[in-house]
Amino acid sequence: MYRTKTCGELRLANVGESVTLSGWVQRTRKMGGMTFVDLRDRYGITQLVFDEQTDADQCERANKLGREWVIQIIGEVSERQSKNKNLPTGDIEIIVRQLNVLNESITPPFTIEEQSDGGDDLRMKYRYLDLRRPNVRKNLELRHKFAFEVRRYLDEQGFMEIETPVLVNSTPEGARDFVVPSRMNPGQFYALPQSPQTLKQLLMVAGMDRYFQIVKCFRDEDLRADRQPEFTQIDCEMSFVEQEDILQMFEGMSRHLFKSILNIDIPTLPRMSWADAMKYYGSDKPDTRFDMKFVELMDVLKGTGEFGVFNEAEYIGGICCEGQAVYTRKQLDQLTDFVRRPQIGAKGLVYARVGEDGVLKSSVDKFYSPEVLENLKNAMNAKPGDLILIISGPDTLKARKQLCELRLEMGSRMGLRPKDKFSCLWVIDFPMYEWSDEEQRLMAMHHPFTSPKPEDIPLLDTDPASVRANAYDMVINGVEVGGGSIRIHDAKLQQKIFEILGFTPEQAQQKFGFLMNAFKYGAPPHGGLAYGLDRFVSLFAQLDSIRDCIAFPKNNSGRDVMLDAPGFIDQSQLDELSLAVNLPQD
RNA sequence: GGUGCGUUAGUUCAGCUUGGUUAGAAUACAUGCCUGUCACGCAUGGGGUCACGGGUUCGAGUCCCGUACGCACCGCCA
Repeated sequence: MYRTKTCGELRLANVGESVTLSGWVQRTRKMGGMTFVDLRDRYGITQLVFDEQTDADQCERANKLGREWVIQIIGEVSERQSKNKNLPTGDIEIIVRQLNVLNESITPPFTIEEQSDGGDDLRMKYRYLDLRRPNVRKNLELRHKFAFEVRRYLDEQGFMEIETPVLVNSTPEGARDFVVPSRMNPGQFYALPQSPQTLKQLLMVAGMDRYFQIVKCFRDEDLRADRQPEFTQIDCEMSFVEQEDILQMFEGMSRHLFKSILNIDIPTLPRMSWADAMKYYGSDKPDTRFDMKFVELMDVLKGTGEFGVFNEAEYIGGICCEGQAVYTRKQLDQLTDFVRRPQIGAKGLVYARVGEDGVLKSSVDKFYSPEVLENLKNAMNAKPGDLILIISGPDTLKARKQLCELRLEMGSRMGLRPKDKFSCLWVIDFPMYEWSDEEQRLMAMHHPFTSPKPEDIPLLDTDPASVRANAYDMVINGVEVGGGSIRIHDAKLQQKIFEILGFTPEQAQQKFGFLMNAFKYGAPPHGGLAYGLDRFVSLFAQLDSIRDCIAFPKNNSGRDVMLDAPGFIDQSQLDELSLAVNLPQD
């Protein structure tokens, strides 16, 4: 038997027991006549002692142990003379009687401790060593618990987990597909699903009523800290439901997850229309951990003074940063540089400090009368000591995005975005469509299967861009953790939506005929949503990147540096697949 | 496709602003000492293609250009 106990479970109550432990050598401390060894496994660390109570040759071998050697020991649990309060097992130690080396280890390339000295790149190359570190392991444990509680809740609500195929068809719209060549069908390709969207709708047609799946999805797009080419969704669909039913069901799931995993009681989720989210936060995923809402200043500042920039603006908006009038000129210049970075792209930043005397001092004082400045102060509801920051521009959407970035930056600087505080909400009433400059056509904002609000259906013919959808996102701390919609279940309406998106009836039939045909056989009203499991878990674990809760993530370039994937394949494999590789010459 | 930052010992970094003797620190590693350590301590030692290529210069880790790789972001991600 390799072990009778783990390295994390022995306590004072076990003193006197004879135990067998196995694990990795975390560290050895040689004191001359005695040697301490920290033995580590998934469950914790237990201190081993080799001293005069141990045979001399065993002590000799203990002195030769290196980091990460795998050993087994037999010994007695003993109360420590000097206890370690930082360790759950710190009251006891094992007086070793026998040491067996199960496997030696070469010196690891970085230290395997709570705080590693290894950089990200190196840790990913040796991820199997990185995963031995307790804080990385804890993220995977949390992820397991999270998925487990999702299944527990949904099972209790009558949901069935059903697997859908991973080899499916390429679809127009949406992200680039990963494709897989078919050997038995030369020249043809499967695609990996971007989500099981249409399949789960077919399960509703099939009468499954309540479906879910914790499922890998694939999108061949550039990566980010919160985006991997393969990621995990909690994919859900329900029949005979309206939007309200879905919001209630999944607000309940979130409440269950917060309670069971973090022991946090979350309040009823506020609901914000997409239009309000854009107006007050400049984003469809507002971080509501702090207020600092946008105030529109067109009435106050456009045409009321000689400042040309404002007079030509389509949008002027400001935020009020409480108590930040102490910002120096240098700090304000820094902020100006921040918003002028190409990624944000503002032309400039106007600021105004409210003095302790209540008088506004701004960078545009000379253009405006004291009355206008007083109006500005009142509009912003600014108090003495506050700092007002104003962004303007010729494009409302862009200016709002810039102000959004500035708001988040100020929120971070003011310490208003702590990771252990959670603010959840629903964003609802998304538009059906958004205009694509690149493709010069309307694109589905959510996806083409989303139903329009019934009262907006007449607008489909007259003003499709103003049609609102039965679509909703769950947002936590400025992160879109999930989203969904009530789907179209009527073949004719689905056909019309495809037309508006620019599909000919033939194209629609070719790409989505299977769905529209299914709808002709009695499709129930249905809807659902999908959560990004990686993002949700990252929030719970307070991580900077979803990579930290994925066992073997891809790097920035979509590579697995441990496997060195992707890689080239043999000519014989290419031949078998009827493929020729055509690399660019340079 | 684009922007920014980075690449120096096994590892994490300093050195670059202002080019000039033998490129440093910490940690890890090795050896020795040490009987209550737990970030043990002390002593000694080994360890460098300064990412790669080109340029400027009497002279480049340091300045310039390019390439590769890494990270963050923009575009993209229904």
